[in-house]
Amino acid sequence: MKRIAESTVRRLSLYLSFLEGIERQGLKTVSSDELARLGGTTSAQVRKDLSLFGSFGKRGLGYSVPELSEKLREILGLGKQWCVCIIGAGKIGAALARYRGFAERGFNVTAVYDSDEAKIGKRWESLTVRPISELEKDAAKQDFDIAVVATPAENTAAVVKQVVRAGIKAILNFAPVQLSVPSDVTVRNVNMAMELEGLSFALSNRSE
Amino acid sequence: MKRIAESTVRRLSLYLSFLEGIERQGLKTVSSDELARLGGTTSAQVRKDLSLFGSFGKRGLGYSVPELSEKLREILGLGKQWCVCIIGAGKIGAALARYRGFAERGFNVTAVYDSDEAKIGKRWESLTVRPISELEKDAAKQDFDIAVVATPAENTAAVVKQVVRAGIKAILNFAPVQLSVPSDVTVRNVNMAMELEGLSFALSNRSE
DNA sequence: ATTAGTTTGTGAATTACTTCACAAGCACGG
DNA sequence: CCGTGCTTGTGAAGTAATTCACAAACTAAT
Repeated sequence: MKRIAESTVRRLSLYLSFLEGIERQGLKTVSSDELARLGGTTSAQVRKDLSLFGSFGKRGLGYSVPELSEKLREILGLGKQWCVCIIGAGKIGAALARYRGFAERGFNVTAVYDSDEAKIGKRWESLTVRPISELEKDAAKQDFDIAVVATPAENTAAVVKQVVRAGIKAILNFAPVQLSVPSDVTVRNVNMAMELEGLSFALSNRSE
Repeated sequence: MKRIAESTVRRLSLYLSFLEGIERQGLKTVSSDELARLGGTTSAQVRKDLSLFGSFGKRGLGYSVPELSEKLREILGLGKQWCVCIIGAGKIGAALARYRGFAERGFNVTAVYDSDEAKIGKRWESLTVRPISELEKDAAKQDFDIAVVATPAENTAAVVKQVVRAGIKAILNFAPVQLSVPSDVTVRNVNMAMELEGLSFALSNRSE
């Protein structure tokens, strides 16, 4: 199969969230034009994105909402439950562990790790913070699909090395550093400073 | 000036964070090749990004670390202090309000708003949660540069309307909905679900 | 001074992404 | 069952982003 651009995957994810809203409104079909309007793109873009995976629409009518939702879930791999561990029991880690949105979409946080003695053993909802040194051993028993890394910048490289050694192939990185990982490990970065600086840039360079 | 792509701005922000690390190590100059290695890109990309704004390097030598840092801060608009308000006093809002990284980079959170009666009046560090209905009035006294929107999906459209009416021109949006705003308002979206789904897609489609 | 060794800055080439534009397919009404 | 009105799916065209490749400029050493 052809390589799919990250921007395409982002849009698919967006379309799915729109479809869920449309489904709640009780509508049965939707056109590429309507999805484009919601997503701030063009109908051709929507059709091209979808056509990379098959022909899901009916000409003259549009797309069946439940059918397209189902297809998108399948494409995005949301059919199964994913097992997620959080590394770093700081502010961000805590907020993420409590975030309900994860489980709703099949991302189950089943463990939290930290290297700080003071945090190990603390309970968060149903989870207990465990020492990062146990990660590799735990991963042998319970396959983690995704690691959420929310550690201070200076510890992150070491932590990621352990995550990779534990065989985890997907990382959501909140630390403000660029990770270096083998090519079979996928990384997505969420970097607040970068987003704010993007806004700062926009504000500083308007109307020039 | 030529339009600058969002991807370019992201990279500039990344280069700056690398330069700060390099400066702490005491190095005086850096090559485009080194920056590229850190950022997972190519040296040509680094040079092209910088060349959009001027000629900052010395051939045969590279870039002066403090000089390039300063230029990047200037380009990104980090010379001044930005005034930020957080809208939505939930889990994410709370984590953001407490996040030290903001102030360090000149983004000062000076107010928190919510529409929930139960949350209004609560104190967070030095801030008190205020009713969203006061936002427009407050904005007249104290210009907010950036609004961080961290509200539940269903309230977000209404909240954003008030943000726009208060004259705020930059929004960092954590709500899982697409905002519709006038073209002079810049929006950056941070959407956890979308990032996780990107990882889910990658895990589901490896080696095909 | 001259040479050897680097590294920048940038047109040209390439690759990737988006939009255009239209034939083909389907629903519905008469 | 034929025409009208929509909407999809997709090559072709167009636009944007990235990489190539090399002259120009600088350092340091002899």
